[in-house]
Amino acid sequence: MKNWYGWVNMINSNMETHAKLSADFYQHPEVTWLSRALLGKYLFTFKEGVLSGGMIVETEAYCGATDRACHAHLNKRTERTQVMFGPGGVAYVYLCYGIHALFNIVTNQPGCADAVLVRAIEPTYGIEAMQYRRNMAGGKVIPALTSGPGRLSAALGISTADYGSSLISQTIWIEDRGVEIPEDNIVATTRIGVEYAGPDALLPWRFLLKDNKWVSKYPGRRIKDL
DNA sequence: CGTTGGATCTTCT
DNA sequence: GAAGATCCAACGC
Repeated sequence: MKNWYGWVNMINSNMETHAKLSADFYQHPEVTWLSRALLGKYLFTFKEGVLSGGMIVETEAYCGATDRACHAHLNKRTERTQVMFGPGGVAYVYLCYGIHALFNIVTNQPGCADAVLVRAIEPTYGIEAMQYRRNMAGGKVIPALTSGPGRLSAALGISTADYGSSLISQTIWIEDRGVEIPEDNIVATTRIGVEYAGPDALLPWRFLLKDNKWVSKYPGRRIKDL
């Protein structure tokens, strides 16, 4: 570490494997592609001087133009949905069931109200802080810490105050750490809790890592293995 | 271990 | 006024 090569290697390693995802990544036009591409990426928050985060293992895609399950269905603009109509790369956080702050990533170009719901991460950094925030301090590190959209927001300290905040920031961001997810390690199922969406409830737009213990437990309806 | 219902409040009708 | 992109404790077995 102390010799010249050591320092160079560290710098290169940081540059190559800790690259923060940039705006053009989030502005990809296919929200289902992005939803899959986000698997294996690392979601971080830095709040109150504490870094915490982990690897994304489960996501869901929502498409504003056509998707009855999306809050911006038929491009409906409301105070709540307006941030989804902006450019990709900002946070869409909303309160679910009056209790849980659900963290979404706005995607696509301005005018296209698409978003990816992050449903679970494998915790890797700031685990004690996450346990404290989840009222699980001192216990074993178990999947319930971050498996489920309400749980992971609580663990990472994300609240509705983060609505609209940039993901190219030093508060919430996502890094590509070079983890490659083979296509056949991804399972697609129906999305969770969207039965009201009629035929769109059957879309295979929930993506998770096969046989991963950190995903949420809802089985969904399994369409196929990709 | 599977099922059930309560918590809790913003958003939109 | 109703429903909701959820979670968890309390049951019953």
